[in-house]
Amino acid sequence: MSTIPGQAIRDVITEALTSAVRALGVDGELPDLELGRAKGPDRGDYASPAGLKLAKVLKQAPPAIAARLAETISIPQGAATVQAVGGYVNFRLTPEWLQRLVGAVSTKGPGYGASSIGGGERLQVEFASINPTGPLHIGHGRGTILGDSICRLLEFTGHNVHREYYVNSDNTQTKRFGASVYARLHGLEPPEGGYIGEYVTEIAEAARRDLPGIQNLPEEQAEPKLRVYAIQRVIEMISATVARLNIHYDEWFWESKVWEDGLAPAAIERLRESGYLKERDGATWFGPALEEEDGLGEQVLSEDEDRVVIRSNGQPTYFASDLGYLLSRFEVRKFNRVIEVWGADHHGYVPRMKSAVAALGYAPEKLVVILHQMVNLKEGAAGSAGKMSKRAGRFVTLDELIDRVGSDAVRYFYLLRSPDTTIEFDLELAVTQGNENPVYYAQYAHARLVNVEATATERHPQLPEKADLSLLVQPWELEVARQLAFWPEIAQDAAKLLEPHRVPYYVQDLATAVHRFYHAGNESSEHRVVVEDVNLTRARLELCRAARHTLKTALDLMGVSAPERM
RNA sequence: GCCCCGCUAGCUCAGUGGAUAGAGCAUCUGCCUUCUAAGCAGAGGGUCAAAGGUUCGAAUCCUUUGCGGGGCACCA
Repeated sequence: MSTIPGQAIRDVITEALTSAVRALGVDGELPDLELGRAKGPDRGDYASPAGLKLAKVLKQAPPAIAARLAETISIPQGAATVQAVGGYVNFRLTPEWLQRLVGAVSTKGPGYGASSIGGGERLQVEFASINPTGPLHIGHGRGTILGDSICRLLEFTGHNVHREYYVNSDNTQTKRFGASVYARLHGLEPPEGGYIGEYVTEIAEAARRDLPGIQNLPEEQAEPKLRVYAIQRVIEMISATVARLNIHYDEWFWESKVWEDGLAPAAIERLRESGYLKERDGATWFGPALEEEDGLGEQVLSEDEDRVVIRSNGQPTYFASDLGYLLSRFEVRKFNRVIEVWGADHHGYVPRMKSAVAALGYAPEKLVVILHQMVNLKEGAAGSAGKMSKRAGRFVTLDELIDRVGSDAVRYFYLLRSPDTTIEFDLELAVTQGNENPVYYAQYAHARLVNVEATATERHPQLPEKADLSLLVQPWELEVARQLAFWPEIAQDAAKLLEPHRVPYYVQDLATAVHRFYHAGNESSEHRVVVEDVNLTRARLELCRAARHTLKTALDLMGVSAPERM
């Protein structure tokens, strides 16, 4: 078929509809024709309220317009039939086209739905850059999995993605962490506000071994060394934990680097020259000083309060590091855009960062911030309800969750929810629901297909080379093909909107179609994949392959495995 | 006080301004001698938090209110 498997059929139909509208004599800008999936089976597969949309322009009744469009339109390759109903134009994918699609998808193999719409754009995605002061807990799992899945979607749609973890190493929290390790090294309790977990003591003991003489140094000299050492240990832990979830960073970028390389001072200097910095109360502040004159006022003004860059004691704030980090990303490494995944508790920081990007001379849209809501521990879980706290030792670790329910179920669990919803987490419930996690439904569909394909080639060692796909006529067979048709647009929408949760919902639909298709063979043996007729078997085998590849592709985008047997 | 997110079936949640609002789980009823029953078929279940507004058309956009969560540092 000449339709490229990567191109969404929705886009093909939209183009045809647009041409038809032009043919009716509408010039100038068109209203959005809102072609989308039709709701009921009676309405076909896609529908557009084009008649309603054009009523004003054409000064005709919507049904009349829809009828003329249906008559005029020409769908490439007979992919769909067209019907006007009221002011709507409905489209139904034809069996012939669906049959050809099955062949194309099967031939293409894994990767059906991939596209190059990203044009190779160089992107950095920074996610889950948690203070490296302890193990990841279940709250961190959300941003981690969300960030990685966004990366997978972006890669699938033709972007050049760099996964990065920003390692805080010079801020207040990590200094407290260093001081806590120092205290443990000397058999003392951590200072007020320090870290009390057992891992702190273990790290201190390891440091005694790996850093000879460290215990003889005064705290001012020992703490920075211990801090770097401890952060490295924690990063090893974090790296191992996320690896269990199939997540691998390209780079662990240390905050200290922006000072070693002079990027933070350079950024501060640039802001000072442009007049965005001012001195007050002995500190240096970032603020919208020149908003009237430089045209960036709108962006810079988006933050209406001044923020401290250098404290009155001469110590820079984390914001100073972030300024240098922005230079590293946009100027030194020249990423075209940077996507950040943050918990909603940082949402107030967004305007400040956008302002900083603008003040440094870059378009604020280059910085995209994805916020996700919190994960709260449910009452009674882990001893106490509410927000988790590393310092207070009140949390369930991500490792424990993975131990209890497995990586696939964890990823699926988080990915099912839109980032906008708060998760009330109940570990016991998560464990008991582990077995009924919808991920197994999808994986089972995949395993079944693998199994039946093996059976087919076993029973019929000499199947025809080529499949006669016109034999795929049963409604449950065509329904699988129909679901396959939707995949490219699902993947593209999820990538464009940076919304991975669209993928598991699609997977659910595809798996349902697969199970029904399979089950038809249980109802009546003539509907099995493996039948006496080798040509029929061959055609159904082709459908199995197409569905299996697509299931695997979609599961891959979620970082979930596609087992061959269950 | 200001800012952000949420409120949709018993529960957990989907739902780019379009037609009759969906899924999973739970409940109830059926279906395994056969390619995997971690499956399939069917049933019940709704004031889309509330009130106004915009629109030919609103769960969706705007305003107000209520409830829940998260922010508003010389913490990150």
